[in-house]
Amino acid sequence: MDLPDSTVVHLSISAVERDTGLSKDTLRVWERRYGFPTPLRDAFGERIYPLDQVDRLRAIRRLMDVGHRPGKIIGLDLHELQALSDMSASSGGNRHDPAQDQHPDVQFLVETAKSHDVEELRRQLGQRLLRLGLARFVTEVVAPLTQRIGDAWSRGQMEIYEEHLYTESMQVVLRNAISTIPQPGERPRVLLTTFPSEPHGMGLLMVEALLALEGCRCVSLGTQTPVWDIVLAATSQNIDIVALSFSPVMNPNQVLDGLNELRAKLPKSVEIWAGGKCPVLQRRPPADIRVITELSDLAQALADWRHRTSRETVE
Amino acid sequence: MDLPDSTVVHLSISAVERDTGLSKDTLRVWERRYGFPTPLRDAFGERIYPLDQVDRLRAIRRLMDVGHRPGKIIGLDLHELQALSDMSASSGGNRHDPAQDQHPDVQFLVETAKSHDVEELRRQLGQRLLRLGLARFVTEVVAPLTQRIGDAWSRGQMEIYEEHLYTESMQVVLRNAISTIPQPGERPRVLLTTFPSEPHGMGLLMVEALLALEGCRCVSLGTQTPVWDIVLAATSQNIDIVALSFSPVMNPNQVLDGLNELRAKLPKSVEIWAGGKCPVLQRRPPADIRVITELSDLAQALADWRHRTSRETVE
DNA sequence: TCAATGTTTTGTCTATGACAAAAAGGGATT
DNA sequence: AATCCCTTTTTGTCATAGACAAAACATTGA
Repeated sequence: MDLPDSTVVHLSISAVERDTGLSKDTLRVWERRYGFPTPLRDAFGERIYPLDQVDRLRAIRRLMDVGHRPGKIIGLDLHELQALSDMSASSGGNRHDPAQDQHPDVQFLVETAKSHDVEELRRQLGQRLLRLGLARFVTEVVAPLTQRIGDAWSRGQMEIYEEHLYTESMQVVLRNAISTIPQPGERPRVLLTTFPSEPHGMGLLMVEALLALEGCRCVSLGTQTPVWDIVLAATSQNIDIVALSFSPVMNPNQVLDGLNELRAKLPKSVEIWAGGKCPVLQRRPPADIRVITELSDLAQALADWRHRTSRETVE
Repeated sequence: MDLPDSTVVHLSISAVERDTGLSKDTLRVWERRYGFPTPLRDAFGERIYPLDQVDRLRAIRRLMDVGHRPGKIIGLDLHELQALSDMSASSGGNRHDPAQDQHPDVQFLVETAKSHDVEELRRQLGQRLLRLGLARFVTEVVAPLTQRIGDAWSRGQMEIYEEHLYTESMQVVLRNAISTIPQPGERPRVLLTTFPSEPHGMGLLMVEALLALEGCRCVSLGTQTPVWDIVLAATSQNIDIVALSFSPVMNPNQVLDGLNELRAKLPKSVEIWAGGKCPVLQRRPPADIRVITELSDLAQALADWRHRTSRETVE
């Protein structure tokens, strides 16, 4: 009754691009090559995609982010795609990640997040923050929990809005904690941000918390800063280290292009640290850039920087 | 030396799309139609855009956001574009806005923001928050200041990173303030978020602050929630009002399409409030949706809701 | 001054062809 | 087995050019 057919059960190609992250070019070329999707046409010959095809496209997209190739999975129906999701999550690409077992508590928090009781979630998080202290809270709760949530989402076990609710709650907790850290030291001055196509800011908050605790001066630009503005900010803020965060869903090309462009435009005295669970960073790390896969490596990277810097000052 | 010609002084069409926000289709059709831009071609026949053309494109894009049309301004060089920026900001489209004169203090804060001294800015903001209280701080400082900053940015008087620095600082101050509001009442339950193409979250924070002060229970999803997930969230969170924030740069189509789609999918008992300085909202406001242009209208809207609801309960 | 109507402007869509970069497959060598 | 190199397949993105609807503008009439 309140769902007029023409507007709701069909989406235009640009709506599908927005909802699935597959470019219009890709959508068209798949149709031509693989015979899927098979959108209908509206009165004026433009593609209109039925919702169930969009769901299938989304599932395919998720599997591609985990390493599957479109040609192999594009023929599968929604059920088969889902089955594949479950498989590759438990046994497939992911090798055993100890962080998740060490704290079965994480599982409990995931369920709290899915319970839609925002206040309870926030209470539980705050409690753990107090119990563990900020540093351990970040490495032992926030990081594994965020990864679990992202994982659950990518397997279609979690709605986007549930992920948003979690992110918002955690941000509140983390930002509050960060603002209680006493005014830290002077160096290094670290600029925190992400590239324009990366909207996830949780990684930045985690890193800011850890670095601030270690006495760094953090300047966060939030998410999605164009490369050229990162350069401008680094210069005007007298930055020592530019720290960038990447989530697994980022386009590998954009990661590498952006990092190379940034490296070329930034003075050599400014270091670039790239963190996050982004496959391409591990497989083809660019030269002259420090890749930090695990939060636990952050302290080491900082120690290295301090060592290097003190030596250079002496010389 | 560290700027190899091929990589840095020319950008690919996708890089230009990312940097200017103009779609590839648009870039190609402008070239065909207006004779600008005039990208060179690389060894393989693909467009490569010189940096100065990209700058011009960016300036054109900014002017378009303020209401100019591409055909009229695409022939102008960078100087003329800049001159036009200055004009249209001071006398052109904007009619006299009293809010900006009432508080010349806002001008001082803009300059503080441009000074790149983040700590000083945060100090100044915190001071005003204490002096005015949260409600007045939001309406008399945050709102006009944010508008001024956005305005300055659209005129090219402010770099993106400067805007990011400001936004981040203000967010810290606002979030801190919000978290000190004592646990508010039960109704209405308000869901706060933006559409997927709207990344600005400051409006949400302002509204959250004001509504929380008025005893509403606010649930924020952060920015960029797909329409369908807004519906899911509203249902699972037992929401009375969905409040959406729109900035002036949002595509009018997406605003109206999204609102209509949302209205159709949401139970009629759930109200939709659309706020923000988005031209299309004032010019063609959709039916069944409450448009709130000024923050000062928010209290009235809330009073109306409470009145309406209490009456319905009585009947 | 405002509403209705005609005319431009402008973004997005369509179609198909082409190629480079990434990934996979298949030996041969350590 | 694991590592390297080479060939083949896969896959995303770019190019061209034509078309039209929706938005914006201009003009008319009340």
